Amino acid sequence: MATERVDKKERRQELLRAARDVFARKGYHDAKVEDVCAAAGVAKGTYYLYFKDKRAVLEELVDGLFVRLAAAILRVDPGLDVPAQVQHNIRAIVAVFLDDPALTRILLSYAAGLDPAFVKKVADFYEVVRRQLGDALRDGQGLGIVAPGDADFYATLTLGALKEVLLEASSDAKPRHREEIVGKLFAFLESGYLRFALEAAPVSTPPLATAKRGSSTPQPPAVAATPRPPAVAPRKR
Amino acid sequence: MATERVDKKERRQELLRAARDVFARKGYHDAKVEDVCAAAGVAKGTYYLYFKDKRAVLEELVDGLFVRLAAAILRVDPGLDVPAQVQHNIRAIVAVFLDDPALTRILLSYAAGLDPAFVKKVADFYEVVRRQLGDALRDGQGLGIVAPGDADFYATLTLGALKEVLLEASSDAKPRHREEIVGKLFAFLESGYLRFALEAAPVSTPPLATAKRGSSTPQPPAVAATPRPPAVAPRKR
DNA sequence: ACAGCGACTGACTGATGGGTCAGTCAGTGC
DNA sequence: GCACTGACTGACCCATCAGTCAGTCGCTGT
Repeated sequence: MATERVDKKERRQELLRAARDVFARKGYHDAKVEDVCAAAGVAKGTYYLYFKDKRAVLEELVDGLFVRLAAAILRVDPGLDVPAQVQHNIRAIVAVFLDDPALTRILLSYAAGLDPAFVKKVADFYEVVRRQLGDALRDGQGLGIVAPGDADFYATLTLGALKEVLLEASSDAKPRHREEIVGKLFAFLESGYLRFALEAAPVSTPPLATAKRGSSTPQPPAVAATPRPPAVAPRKR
Repeated sequence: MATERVDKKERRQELLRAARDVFARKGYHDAKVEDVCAAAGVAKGTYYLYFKDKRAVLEELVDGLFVRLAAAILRVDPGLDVPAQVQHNIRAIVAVFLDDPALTRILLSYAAGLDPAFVKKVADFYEVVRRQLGDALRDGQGLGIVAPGDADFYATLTLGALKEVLLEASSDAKPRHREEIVGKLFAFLESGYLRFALEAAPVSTPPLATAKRGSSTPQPPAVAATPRPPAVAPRKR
């Protein structure tokens, strides 16, 4: 095959790009190194001149995204316009992901299925984000900007919602505009969407016992009816 | 090896349980059929007396969960106490997942990395759920129970938040009680958590406009801060 | 006692795909 | 035109497993 000689840097970029696209399309596991090479128009041996092994490309791709993310998020200064800063951060995160939909899909849907070390790396990253968000929310509670309640729980919910939206938005079929995402997500965090106007906490005995235990192993007794935790003060107007 | 002879049904269950645990621990791809057999105390050949191939167990596990889920969710009757029904559904879903934390982790974190057919099956399931939830939310909007706005977007957000919470709750380290999850999730859907006190937003100017437009394209006016609709849903004992 | 059944076994095989390396060849300097 | 470099190639090697099957063994009914 008559592959053009190109700059080393360029070849490396080409392989990275090819790997990203192939991984996004077939998933990391199903993507063969040969597929990546084919996409880059290069023989297999060449791949190993640039990357130590199969995992190395993925690692480099993901690390790059992490770095961009970390750079994009700004620490909120309580002295300034907080809502604007929050929105800025949401916007920055959305932008980083949607600037590279293929990579987004790799990270958000195909990340698993690799060796434990890599899975752990990704999990750790999310954990850090979750914790930081939790801290930020606690700060916000101090400032009266965030509703009282379990800040870590809020962080988890937010992270999950964000992941899902970004994953959906990164799929070719959904051309949701990023500014739309930012606005709607912000609105959601601000006021949810249920409008029940129900105040006091209800129901001490959930109608739950119905759930049949289809499962195999012995499981701890179903739902012990817990006393409702102090409802997250819904402070409606 | 002197494996006891047991009832066929029982052996099958044992293999299912073993597979579930091994998959949850190592991920589907890294789990070898031999690992499953070892966990079940059985030789590899035996596995193939009960399941056609490696995927078959996973499929059966996941199908089972889907069935349990479908059975648990009740169609909301607008004539009855809607909030209670919504809460019941949330509770039912949470219960199905948390009754089987290992399976939850398989579905929510290790599902990818398999062959396209299976990934598609899972994706389709979520898509159905998402769509149903979207429809339900649109119904709710008709009843004034759900805020106006993009119901599909709400559905995606909700699904993502739910997945994340369940995944976290299914990890051994976090003994979050399920009734706590139900309550807090419900509260979140009801009123979010940001409290920027930009209250009586004149419908025309969404609170978002304040933020500097750092991003790319202009956007149609996002979600208007809707005046809360007259509470249709009556009391709750 | 013994034949028959069928659950169970585990050594084996075949395919797959990550990783290697001896060899090719275009360019470059002299 | 010749020696040299180093980017590139792809046939090959080999570890890993999913899946098979000929054979074992214990139970059951007669």
